[in-house]
Amino acid sequence: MRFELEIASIDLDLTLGCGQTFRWGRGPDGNWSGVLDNRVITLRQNGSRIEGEATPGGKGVDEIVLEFLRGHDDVEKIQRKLRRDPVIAPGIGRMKGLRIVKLDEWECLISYVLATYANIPRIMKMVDSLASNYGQRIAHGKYSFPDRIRLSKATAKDLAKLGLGYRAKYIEEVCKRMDEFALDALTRASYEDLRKDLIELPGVGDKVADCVSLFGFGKLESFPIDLWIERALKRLYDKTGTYRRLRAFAADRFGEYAGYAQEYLYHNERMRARDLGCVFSEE
DNA sequence: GCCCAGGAGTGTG
DNA sequence: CACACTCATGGG
Repeated sequence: MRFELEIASIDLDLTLGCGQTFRWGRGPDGNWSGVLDNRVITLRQNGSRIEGEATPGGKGVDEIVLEFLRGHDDVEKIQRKLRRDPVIAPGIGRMKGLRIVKLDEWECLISYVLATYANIPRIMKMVDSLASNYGQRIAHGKYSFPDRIRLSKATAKDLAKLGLGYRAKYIEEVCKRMDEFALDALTRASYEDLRKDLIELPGVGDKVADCVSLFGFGKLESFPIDLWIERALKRLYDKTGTYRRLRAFAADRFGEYAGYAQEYLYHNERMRARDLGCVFSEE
């Protein structure tokens, strides 16, 4: 079925292609496709309109897509607040189309455990491998991401064969420790409590906990610090040190929308490295 | 072949 | 608490 919706100031290519999500790909026709709620969704942009198709099922595709793309975020307001930071203020307007994405909690947790010390193409391959081996087939070559029950059927040895490396045993263990109530309880926790609980899981440290908080549970104050962010903080703010220290710096500097600031900095730093343009620069 | 990757776990000072 | 080392492997 077809659908369309209106989202102010969104850049679909930027939002889906900047490495927040690992299950969305852009076809040769320029359309993006991925899976939400056990349905294959195809998206394309037409100005401020997002239009697309979805395989049948469930209810309200447009609501599902709107939530996924965080269409309710008031980017104007967010940027107005972040503009108080003089370093990102000059270029922040050009980041307006980059929205944080709202991923499924479980899929996000597993994906970011896999993401440790791997590059994005490889992460996409690993996540896709879990889906095609343990998920439900929806359409030609399209699978849902396996829920906890399905993924629990995989042993660490099975998973290692899929090329997950040392991450295989983490996935097995996370499946074992999470029950249906645990995940549900987390959705009602504050960011600090959520983070503390996530970090108890094997394979989940500071950075993964913050990514899952931000992209999976929608905690916009979360500021994940990976190698790119570390470089950006060093280059733009001359700030270095432990995760703790950098995290405190970001919380103080960016406050309740630190997650958006993080994504801006992340994308900017990567584009800079590829010499594809950079809107935040020293001085 | 080489270097690097949206790090985490463990042990040590 | 802060650092050093190890982990398993593929992508560019």
